[in-house]
Amino acid sequence: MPQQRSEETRANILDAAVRRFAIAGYDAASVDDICAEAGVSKGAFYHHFPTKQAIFLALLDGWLKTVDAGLEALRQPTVPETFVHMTQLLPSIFAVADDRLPMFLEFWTRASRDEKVWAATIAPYRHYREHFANLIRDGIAEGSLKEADPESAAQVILSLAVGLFLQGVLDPTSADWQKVAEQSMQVLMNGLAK
Amino acid sequence: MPQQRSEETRANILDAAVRRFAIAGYDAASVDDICAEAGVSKGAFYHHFPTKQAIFLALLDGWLKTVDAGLEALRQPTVPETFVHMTQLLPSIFAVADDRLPMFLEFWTRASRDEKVWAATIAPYRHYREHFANLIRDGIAEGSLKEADPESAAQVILSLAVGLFLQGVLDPTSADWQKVAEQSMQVLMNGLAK
DNA sequence: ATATACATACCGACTGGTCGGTATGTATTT
DNA sequence: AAATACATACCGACCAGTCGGTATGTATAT
Repeated sequence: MPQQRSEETRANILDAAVRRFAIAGYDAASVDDICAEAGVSKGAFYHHFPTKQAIFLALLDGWLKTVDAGLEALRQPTVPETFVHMTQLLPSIFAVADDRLPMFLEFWTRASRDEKVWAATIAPYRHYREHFANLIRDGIAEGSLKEADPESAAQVILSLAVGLFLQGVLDPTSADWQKVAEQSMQVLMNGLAK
Repeated sequence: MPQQRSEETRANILDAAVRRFAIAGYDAASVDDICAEAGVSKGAFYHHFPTKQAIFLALLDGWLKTVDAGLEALRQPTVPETFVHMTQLLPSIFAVADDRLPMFLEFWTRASRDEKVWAATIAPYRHYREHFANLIRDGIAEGSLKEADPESAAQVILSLAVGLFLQGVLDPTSADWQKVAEQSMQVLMNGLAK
């Protein structure tokens, strides 16, 4: 039976951590900062999380699950339509995440150096790739896509998604990213369609 | 009349900085570390570079110029061929850069938070986009590509490139990236071709 | 040629401050 | 009363940048 106050505190710390990490970055966001932002003492922080890294991983985990859930619920009549429709997730992702987007750069950066973070980042990522590959297999089966290596094709789509995302984060004003994403996907589907 | 020893020292420091930044990241790589790796005193470091950030920017600058130079020298008979050929830059980039790849993640991460780094990162990046857009305009003119918005198409290609690069950095063993890059570009060109 | 004067390159101890984490105490809940 | 939740005070490590001083080169004057 978890106590209510405790859960609130924990949630406050997580929220504060997201904000601080997004603004200052992982290293520059000190535990003291996060505590101050959460209106909580250091003791509370270390009561809920064993290390600073732990809270980082907790955030990463939570977000990947969100994305995963979003991807399931948008099947369209045909596979190409499903992929194009997928791009409409983008603005909602941007809207919800907004200024916390730089966190994902942070995730990736740390993933390249930290085994634990790497595992937590890459595993679900490969999972997305499988998800895409399966969709493509369906598309070939239903006759809307031409014969092609599903794994490679999935890789292409994932690369495009990652690239769009990264650019959107770094240079949000230089294009209408929703539009670019939709067009990109259409070009890709054009290249893959029968 | 610059002294020779001085230039060697400066180069040593730059080399050491690349290595340390790549392995440990910008924040974790201390100036002392870099000096130790370069076999040089802290005094020497601050004789050559005013701040830690300055050396970071110097590295960024140097690398962007390298990429720029590489992109110019690979025109092929037709524009689609040029783009596909371009993917062959990838293994050479990977080979040369090797373990210093995480540095670019570092660049991007810091770009999202640091005005100076942002400017230094984004400006050449937009320049690449223009370069691609011009190529596409040529392709439309020569009749190998269908009528399409060159800016958007360039954006798509850039996104794909960025996405491939990022994945290659994070998960180098999970695919043959040279192959994936080439196939990706072919699918794209397929979607854009007349 | 060689001594003097100056400039550049470099050294390493030191400083003021920050940070992650801990130890120990108090309040709140059960 | 016992466990859980939180607060405060503190520790040792570390870090970017400074500074007084030295070594090595170069230009000029004799």
